[in-house]
Amino acid sequence: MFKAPRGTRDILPQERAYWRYIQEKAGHLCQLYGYQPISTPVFEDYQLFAHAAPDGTDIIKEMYVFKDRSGQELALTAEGTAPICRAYLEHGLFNLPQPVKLYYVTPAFRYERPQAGRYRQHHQFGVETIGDADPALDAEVIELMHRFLSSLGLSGLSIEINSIGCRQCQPAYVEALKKYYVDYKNQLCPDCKVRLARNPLRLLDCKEASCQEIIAGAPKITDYLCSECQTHFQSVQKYLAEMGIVCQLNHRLVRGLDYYTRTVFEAKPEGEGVQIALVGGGRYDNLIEELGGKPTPAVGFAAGIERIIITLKDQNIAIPPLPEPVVYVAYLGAEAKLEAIKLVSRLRHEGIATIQATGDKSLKGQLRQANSLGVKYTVIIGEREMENKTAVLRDMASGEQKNISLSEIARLIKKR
RNA sequence: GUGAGCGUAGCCCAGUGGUUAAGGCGCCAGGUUGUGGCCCUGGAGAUCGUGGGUUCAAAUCCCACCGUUCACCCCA
Repeated sequence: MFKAPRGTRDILPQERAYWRYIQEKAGHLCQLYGYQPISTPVFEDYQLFAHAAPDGTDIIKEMYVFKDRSGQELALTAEGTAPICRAYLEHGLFNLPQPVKLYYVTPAFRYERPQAGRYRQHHQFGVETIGDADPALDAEVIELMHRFLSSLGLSGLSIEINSIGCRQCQPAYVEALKKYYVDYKNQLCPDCKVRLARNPLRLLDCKEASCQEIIAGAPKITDYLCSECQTHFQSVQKYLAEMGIVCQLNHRLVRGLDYYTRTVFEAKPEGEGVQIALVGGGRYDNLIEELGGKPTPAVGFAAGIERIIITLKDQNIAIPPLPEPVVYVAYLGAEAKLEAIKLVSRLRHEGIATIQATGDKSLKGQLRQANSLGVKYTVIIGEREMENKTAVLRDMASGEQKNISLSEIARLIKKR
């Protein structure tokens, strides 16, 4: 038997109700904030993602890379931002009034080892606002994220924020960090030894107990920001305070994608357990230039839909159920079946969600099915009704039923 | 890539060496000659993840593989 590939999952109707809920909230809010929908292909030129996340980054190692029949090297979408930037450049969206505000829902693929909230195919809802460096946009995006999560009914979320500087000031900090760490080189966990050499910022992120004390004494990036970055970050925080958004400053928040500059942020659910980020984002003022465009500032976030669903379930948040059919049409005998088929067709034409009985179940069996489908009405057509062109209309909640002419049924149901 | 736990029907699961592998949910049918939900009865549905080994005898013990879950790593 075939199975869905490792790390992928089928989304069955019951689960799909969560998706509908989330997508409706997301779409509504984006409209409210002036963000427009965009979709990009599931696969892109491999180099697009390679640009977005240079060498050592795990995201590169985890990409699904393949060659098509012409030999072109492609990759399944690994994250949402780079394709949006590509589309921004390709379609000359820089000619529109700036900033351009976009949102998307996309699958993302990473060859990882699956575990709770981590899949090889997951889905992201993301927003990007491109073409303006105003810190008000950082704040707007964070507020949008906050409103999105709380509109879903989630509670107890914490938003963490930090600034990781820009090309001017970050290198000085990295040097200071390295210098500080040299003294502790022998006490570091194996992972951190690698980090020190390859990606020092990530040292701050280590969860190893033995490294915690070292991290606590490490220099803070916010002390090394250039005056522009300093001002920018202060403005972001000021604007957020004005909006009433509570954020925690986390000096250790650095984030994985290399394209981030200045503001970075994450939203996490409460609880001691695993602190998986539901949403992560930040400013990326260099990415578009690195992809071949003019220097173009931008800021955005990506929310993990599967992780949000997990949290909705954890918090026992009731979501609207999928809509149920309204009418079930049962029949007795071959002649009645013909009449039933005609009626079902007519009801559907009238916009009434209808299920047609099939096979040769007993009336009892048909009503059982009608019941489990949750319909409001069952129409029964039998030999007796055939004689005078009527049908029985049964109200499933009350059990009341009456004989009505076949031609009247649609009108009667619509009336109620 | 590293470590740990778990694999018995569609789902939840009992069963730790010995007769036809138990139960619940769900499904199907019957309990009215044309009537659902509750109840009752019956039925279908399992090569006990796969392969190998130990044993007179394996779902049960051992090994390998596969799958899955969780953690690390990384990230949404």
